[in-house]
Amino acid sequence: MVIILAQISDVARLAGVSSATVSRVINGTAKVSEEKIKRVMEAIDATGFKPNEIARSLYKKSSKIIGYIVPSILNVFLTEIGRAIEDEAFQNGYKMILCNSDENPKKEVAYINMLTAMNADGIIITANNDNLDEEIRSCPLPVVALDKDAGSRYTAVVQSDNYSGGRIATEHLIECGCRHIVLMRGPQKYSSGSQRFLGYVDVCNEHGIQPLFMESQYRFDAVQTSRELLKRFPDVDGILALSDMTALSLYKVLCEQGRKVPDEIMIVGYDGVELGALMTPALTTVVQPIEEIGRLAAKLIIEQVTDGKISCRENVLPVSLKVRQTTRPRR
Amino acid sequence: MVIILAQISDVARLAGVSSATVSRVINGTAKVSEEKIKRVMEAIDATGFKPNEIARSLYKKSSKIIGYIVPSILNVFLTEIGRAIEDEAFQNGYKMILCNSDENPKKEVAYINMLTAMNADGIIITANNDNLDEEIRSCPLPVVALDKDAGSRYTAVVQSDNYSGGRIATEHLIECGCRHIVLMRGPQKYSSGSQRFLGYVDVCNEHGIQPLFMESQYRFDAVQTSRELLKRFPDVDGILALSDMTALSLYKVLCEQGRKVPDEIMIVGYDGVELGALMTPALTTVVQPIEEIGRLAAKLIIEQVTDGKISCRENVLPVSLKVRQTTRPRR
DNA sequence: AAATGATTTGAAACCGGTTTCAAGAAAATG
DNA sequence: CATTTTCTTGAAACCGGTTTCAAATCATTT
Repeated sequence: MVIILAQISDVARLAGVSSATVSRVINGTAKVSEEKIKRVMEAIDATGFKPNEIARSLYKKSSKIIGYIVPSILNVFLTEIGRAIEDEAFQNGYKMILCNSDENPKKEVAYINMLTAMNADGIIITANNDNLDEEIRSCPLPVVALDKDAGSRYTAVVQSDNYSGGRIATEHLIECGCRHIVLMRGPQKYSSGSQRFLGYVDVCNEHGIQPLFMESQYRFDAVQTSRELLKRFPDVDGILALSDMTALSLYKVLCEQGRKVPDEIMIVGYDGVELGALMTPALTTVVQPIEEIGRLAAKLIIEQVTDGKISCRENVLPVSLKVRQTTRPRR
Repeated sequence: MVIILAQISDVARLAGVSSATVSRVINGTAKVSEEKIKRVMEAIDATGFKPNEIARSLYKKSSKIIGYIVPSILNVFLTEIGRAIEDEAFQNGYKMILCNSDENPKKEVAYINMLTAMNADGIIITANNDNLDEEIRSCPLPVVALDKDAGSRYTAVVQSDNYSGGRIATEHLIECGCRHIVLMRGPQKYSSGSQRFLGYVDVCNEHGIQPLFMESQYRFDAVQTSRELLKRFPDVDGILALSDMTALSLYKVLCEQGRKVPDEIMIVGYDGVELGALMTPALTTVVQPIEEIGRLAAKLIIEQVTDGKISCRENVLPVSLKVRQTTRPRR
């Protein structure tokens, strides 16, 4: 059975008015007599008419949709931000659609084009590759980048204070008594890892400690990287993982190898994802203001659409340290 | 700076042809002379023209988009399915957009309407509330439900064998020597928990064991529910959690209370999410064929769109047990 | 009662593509 | 060379709404 949707002309015919009048009733864009309003309303009920958003947005050039493009929907940090975006969007009469680019530049471009073509009102993106510049420059929609340094190609940028994050995590490990601290760069090349790295290096130098680090390229080779880390740095007594997921895998490996956390080795994660509190032992981590990041990104898009300008192009939000059970002052 | 996109008429003017010809070149819908093809291609390059999908789909009534509506994008099981859907969709020239209904019926309806209105080609939904029947019945798109029993309102249904899942998990716990097994229903009301419950109950009865269970309504009260569980069933020696996330929280509580896993209490999770392998100890769990579920759901939509019919309306995929470290035969 | 001003209304244009249809050009046939 | 057939092409209609604009209706003033 094929269901045929009622159109505005059906409603108009049934109510004995023109489709212009029906449109005016639906949108409240002009005065219509009481009597006709009633007849139109009845006709809408009778036909179950729902305006075709495609047709509508073709003229209006707005679909009340914000697109959020992420390299992976499996990344909980990013989906938690997504939830915040969605919330803020919905409160303002917008919808959010989440697009998974799968770390694939082609898909990224496909989704940017799709959103442009469907008259979305804006795009929030955690871009992982920089070859996207051209696409973004030629994109007529406002584009807000997360976790990126400001570039002229974006309408605005929202990120948290990655340098401070690197610093406070390292300071904490040192205060706890660690002297051989290794930075484990997470799999996320899209995060502003270099700033965190800088924070880490600076603090190490201030304390006369040798900065050490490892890099893991892909999401689930964190386990392998962790093993290598232990081999390469057998004296390690503190590890700063640049994502909570990395920290989780790392912890697994430490357990396997019989290293005690936090007694022998301490771990600090990064992101402040819900998962960190749920894991055992609960993860000490640098928490990013996830809710604020998402809401602000959405607000910036909405601002740009409604006011035609943006209050602040570069937004850096503060991070904080949540001490839980993977670190503890050493006596 | 406002970027104005080139339109088909701009390309046509530049190439000295009609817009009909440009359209034919882009879509390959009719023969055009070599020379004009060349001129049109050059004009497209010069203007950077990209067809407006909105205008296009207004006529075509297809946007090559599959919508996937989930109650929460924080649920990794659902996002893992999403990744599979996306993959299958993309291979067939479709895109997937993920919508977060936030367990909110209003948002669910809003997204169904949005997808309908944007001429999406189909919807895959893990509906959590049944009041949606009317919306789905009146939806002209194919709608595939995940984790739902077949209902006439859906074009098709894809789920895994929940009854068997309940059975094999319970059988495994019994084989390991458990006699006081508690079923902990996960927070997901959208999962076909009742079938799993039935499998659990049947196996218990077959072995002369008293079926026991607890229910936790919301996502993050699993910790609280777990505490209550231990209070209410102090003799418990095996727990079947109906999601891997629940199992994670549960494990945390067991640790807090000094209960040894798997020596004193064993845990079996459900879903087979990547996280389960990463946690410490690695989680024994009933794995659903996540990849297949997602791909099949996408295939069904595409089938319906291209062939106008569907090969199989009710699809039940097999589950399997992955034994890891939270269970172990008791001597 | 006529003239003026304020409201309500529908016809038509518009958004930006795709497709139909019929005309014009080129090729094939008698 | 005339006629038929085939191919290429652009004008116009179409998708389903919104908005403009001018006509029609109504109320108000002289």
